[in-house]
Amino acid sequence: MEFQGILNNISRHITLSSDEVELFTSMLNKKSLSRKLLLLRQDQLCRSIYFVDKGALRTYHCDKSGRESTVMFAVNDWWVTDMPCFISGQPSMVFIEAIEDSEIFELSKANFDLLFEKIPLFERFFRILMQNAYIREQLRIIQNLSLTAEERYDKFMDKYPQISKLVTQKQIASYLGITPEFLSAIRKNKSVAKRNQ
Amino acid sequence: MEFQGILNNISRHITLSSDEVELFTSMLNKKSLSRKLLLLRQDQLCRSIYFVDKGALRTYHCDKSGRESTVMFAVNDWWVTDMPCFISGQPSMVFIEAIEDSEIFELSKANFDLLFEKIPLFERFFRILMQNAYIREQLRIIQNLSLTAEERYDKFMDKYPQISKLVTQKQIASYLGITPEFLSAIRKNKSVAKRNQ
DNA sequence: CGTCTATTTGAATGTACTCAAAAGCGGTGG
DNA sequence: CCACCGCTTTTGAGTACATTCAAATAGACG
Repeated sequence: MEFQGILNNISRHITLSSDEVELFTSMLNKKSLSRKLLLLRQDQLCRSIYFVDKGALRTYHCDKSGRESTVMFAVNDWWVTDMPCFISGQPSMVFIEAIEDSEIFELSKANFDLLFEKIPLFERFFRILMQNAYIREQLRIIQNLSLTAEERYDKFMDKYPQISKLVTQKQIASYLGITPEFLSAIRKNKSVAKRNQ
Repeated sequence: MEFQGILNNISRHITLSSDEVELFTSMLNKKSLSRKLLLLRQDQLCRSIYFVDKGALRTYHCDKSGRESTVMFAVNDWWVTDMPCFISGQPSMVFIEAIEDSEIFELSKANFDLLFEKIPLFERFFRILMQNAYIREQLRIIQNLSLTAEERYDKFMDKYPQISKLVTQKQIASYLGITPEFLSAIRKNKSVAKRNQ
């Protein structure tokens, strides 16, 4: 059924009554995105949070000189938005782009707020979601501060094997904070080292 | 009154009845830390979350070669813990150290869990807390990926003027992910540039 | 098939690090 | 109150990691 993925995601942390399921799903707006479509542009307002049902999205920041930094990849069963902008209403610092044909559910900020009012149990769900997001980001910061580019690449490939098959090297490089050329050099090093072992 | 600071912090997001205040404060354990005392050691278990009432703490990771990376500074009115370890029970990746004589409130993991059971409203409070923490960390990641060391230093001084007066340059450098020597060079550059303008 | 983008390669460059030593600063004990 | 100790900060030389730029090659898509 249509909402199976998202309801399953939610049931990992909270249990809803059928009325609550009804109310929640009525707040969702299903969207189909084709590859390369931009769901959000930098400097625009981000008024929704999204659940990826199928496909994959990428969130990236573009600095003044045009250099991209990938903030996150979101594959199915992930929630994604530009949280700073979604919460505070300031202009977005990121683009959100479909990197595959995708099916997503959109929950508007108004419905997000209403959801907490109508079903306070969702506070728990999003508390856990935010908590996990915070934990992930903090580990990433520690790794960015204490590991070399090559070590970060290894960890990334270990942690997200499915994502690594989906995205280009250029995108991985921008997630790691290095240039595509340097990632290419790292990979070359590895294959030489492997051959000589 | 003893709990004024922490209750004030909580009332920014939720409103408690006097019974709830009573229950909540009964779960807290007040601690006084003298400067340089370690509240948590890396590789140990982190069984509590802390609220800084007075003073200042620093959270830092130590890699295999002994290099420190500061994860966060927590001054008064901040909550701090090693979230990955507090939530999942795995060994800690960080030290938490008092950088001044400090007064803190400790909330144990058991009471943290109990709190949600007894006063579900706290789900909302911590949802917002985690949300803000996530937002902060994500902005930090974007900045670490897209800005030079000097730009990161400027942003840090702008964003946390009170912290910058409290901590050593070495600690700031380890927060920015650079060596103390290089931070010193950046500062020298600045003072030269300023003199010539 | 042609076009566009991703990836690789290499040379030159720049940013940030290491190591060592000197200078500065704060706290503590005599 | 001053002298000393330990730690932080500065300085400088040499080095390493990562970038830039340009060009060639490879792959993907229409």
